[in-house]
Amino acid sequence: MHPFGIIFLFGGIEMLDKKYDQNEVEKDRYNYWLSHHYFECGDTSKKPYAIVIPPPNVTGKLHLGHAWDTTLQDIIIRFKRMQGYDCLWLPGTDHAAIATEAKVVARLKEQGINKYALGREKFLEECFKWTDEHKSIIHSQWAKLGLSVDLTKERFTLDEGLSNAVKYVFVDLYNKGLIYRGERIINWDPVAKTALSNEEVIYKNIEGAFYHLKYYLEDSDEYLDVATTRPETLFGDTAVAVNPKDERYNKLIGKNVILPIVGKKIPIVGDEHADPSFGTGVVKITPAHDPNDFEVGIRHNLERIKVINEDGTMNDKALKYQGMDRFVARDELIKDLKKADLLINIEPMVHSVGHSERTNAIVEPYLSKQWFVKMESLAKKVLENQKNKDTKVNFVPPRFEKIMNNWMSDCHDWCISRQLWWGHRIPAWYKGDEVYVSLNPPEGEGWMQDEDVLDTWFSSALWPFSTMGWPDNLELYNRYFPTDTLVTGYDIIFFWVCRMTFQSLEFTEKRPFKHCVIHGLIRDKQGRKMSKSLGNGVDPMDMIDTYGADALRYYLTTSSAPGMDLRFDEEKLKSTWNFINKLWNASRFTLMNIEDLKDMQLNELNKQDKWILTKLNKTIKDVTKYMEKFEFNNVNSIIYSFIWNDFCDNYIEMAKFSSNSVGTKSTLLYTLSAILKMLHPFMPYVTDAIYNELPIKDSESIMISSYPVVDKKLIFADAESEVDEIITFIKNYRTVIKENNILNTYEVQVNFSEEIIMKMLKLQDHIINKPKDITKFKVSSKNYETIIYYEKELTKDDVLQKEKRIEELKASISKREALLNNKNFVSKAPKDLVDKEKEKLASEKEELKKITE
RNA sequence: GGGCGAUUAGCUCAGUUGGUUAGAGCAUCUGCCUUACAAGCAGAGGGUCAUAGGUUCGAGUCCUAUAUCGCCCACCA
Repeated sequence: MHPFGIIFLFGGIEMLDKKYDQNEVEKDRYNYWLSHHYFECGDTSKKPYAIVIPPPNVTGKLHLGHAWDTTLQDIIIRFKRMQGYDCLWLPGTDHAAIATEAKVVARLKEQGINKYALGREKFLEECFKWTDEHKSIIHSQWAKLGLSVDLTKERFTLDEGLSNAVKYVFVDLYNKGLIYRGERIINWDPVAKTALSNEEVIYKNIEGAFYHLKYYLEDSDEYLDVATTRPETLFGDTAVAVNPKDERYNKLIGKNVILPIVGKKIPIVGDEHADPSFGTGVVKITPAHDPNDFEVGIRHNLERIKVINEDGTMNDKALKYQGMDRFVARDELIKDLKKADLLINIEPMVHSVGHSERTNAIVEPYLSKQWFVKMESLAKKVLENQKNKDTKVNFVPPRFEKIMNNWMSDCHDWCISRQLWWGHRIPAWYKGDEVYVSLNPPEGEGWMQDEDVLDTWFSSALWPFSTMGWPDNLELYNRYFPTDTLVTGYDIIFFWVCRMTFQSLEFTEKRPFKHCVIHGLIRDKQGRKMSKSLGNGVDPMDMIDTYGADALRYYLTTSSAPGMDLRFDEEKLKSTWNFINKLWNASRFTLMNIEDLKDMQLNELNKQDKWILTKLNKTIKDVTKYMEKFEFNNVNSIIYSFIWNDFCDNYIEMAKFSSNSVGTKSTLLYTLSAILKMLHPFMPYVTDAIYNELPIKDSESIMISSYPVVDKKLIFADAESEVDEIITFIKNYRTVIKENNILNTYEVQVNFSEEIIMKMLKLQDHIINKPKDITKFKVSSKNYETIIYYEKELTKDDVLQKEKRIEELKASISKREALLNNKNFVSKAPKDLVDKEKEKLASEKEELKKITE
């Protein structure tokens, strides 16, 4: 029975189309796999292997970076599945708190609806609606890419089970004293009206200014030149600081200055924070609006005065500027300072200013009450664990471990509360000054739950184990955790990889994954990041429509060394398509010649058959090695040259002369079958389509076939070197014919009777027995020699070329002789290398002798 | 300021523990429709491996500086 219901699509054996058509090949195949449950895990007779997908945000469509990232995982999981593992590739999506909320707010706004007017319940309904829409887009994109995710295990970060895990972790960390609530300066996004973690702030250099203001000394005509980039915060100034070692100012410590415009007295304090070499050496202190000033404020017990509202407007402390946006207020204030002769000058400067990753608003350092995770002990566990080679997370390539370790050894407490509705609501209740933190609401009247939700990374940090039912239902967890491999880009190592690692160590006492495979970012052809504003983005789905998912997958995953960025180049994608077309046609040739093959017989082999089988086994060995090391670019270079050069250019050409032999037929099939299997993880569709046409195969689908293994019985060293030598001769021969413009009328005299050479070069038509007295060209290799006779005047070029070759040989010989006369080389270099050198020297001398005759 | 990466053919990139003629794809040049494939075949040209030192019998590869480009972290009153 044909395992695939669409035999007519591909036709019978001879009807494999002349040209590879990715649309025909890919159509319906994914649904076939799905309906046969090939993607599902659960065979407990096998060893488990698990990968959890980095859950994409439910905010939009997948981009090329996702295609790259998920294809890498699919390659690993398909490879492991074929190697006989019980593979779980767990898919899912992330609610992406702030990002999704921003999108939904924007969509509602288009409809003239305000989030607050709508209310929490209704708003969350809108968010879930949005989520469902985007989940289905993501599903169809996964399908188009051919990803073998186990959809029966799909999770979403807001699922009940995952939400329970989040609550459990929060409560537990709180009880351990590792989560606390405190008033701190946090990064405030005045557009989204929420706190951000440090990682969600993007610093950009913008044109700003250093405003030099006059802070008059109390009861004096003298003033301090205080330089600030944020004059509008002066309403919150509660001191100015100078460095105690700064001799210009240290005698002023303890005195007061008059705050401009406000007229209030504030002290001059001595603090290390003031850098005498920066600006004027005098710095105004605004504890409620600057993290450093906050620290200074603690040291000097200063009052914290907030002057800005949550939406970025000035509050009542800002006198007549109340209600103005902070930047409008800045301009107005500067005008007034100028009028009052309190402005010394404005010094333009470029400085970096934090922007919200999501809303792009300029972040306001803001004093507020938030929840934090205390990082020190958690981070320490990670650093300790990385020292243990049996339990550490192994990064690929290894240098990325440093990124995690650096972040872990210098990280600040993590602000986890977000003033949003979309997310996991913080399990804390308040009544007056009482705080109650628990999985369930407290008994009794008058308790109010915290309005805020948790940072989205708080839930994704638990992803590798919360998705497996932890902490309530441990069936999957016990079998598949810790996971084997995580694949992600280097840009989210500290957003996510670090956090998964410390949460996992803290709660499961295990690493979340054994290997962490890191890839780079996709850039455009000029090396720029792909972005909406540049309009240089490429939709992976368009590329699939044009070149097929197989070509896109293969191109993305084999075109760069691990961890390196990738410049997207459609030309290369095109040449990947050509490669698949080549595979397609080699398969076509094979199928045309093995139609009548009843069983595989690998015992009547000629030397060409033995040669390709030997090369194949070497290829299998190397490909497997690099697959295990996640070095897919190396897999490509091996398999590409094996297919194109060894199999197509050499073996198939030679096999045309023995295509009636069962040995050759069997070799063709055996080799093609192994090729398809090795390529299957990369190009699942086309390999499955061709595999289905094979007359003899070992399973109903290539997806569940077994990965090729080296077969020592099929390694023939003698045949390999013999045919290598034949190929070298053939190549030399063709080069001589080409370079000397020898037309078809030539005649040859040979010293051998190697049949395959005769056939490949069609020598029969040219053979003569007696030497002729016309121009001669000699072609030789180690075992074979031919003299070509051709009626032709030697041109100047021919003579020059010969002379050039003689010069080359002479130079090479003297270099090699010097090397071999070097006693150090002969005694210290490995013996086979020395022997090789001697051999080369001998053959060069031989060639020189022949050529000069 | 701290860290990481890159610099190799016209372009985009590989290059395993150092091994002596540095590879691939694309592009270029020459000749071929040789029935698996012209989206192909057969050939060819093209590189002082960023620079300067060093280690070594031997360096694209290891060490030390320098330059240029890019990224990350911290700071930026």
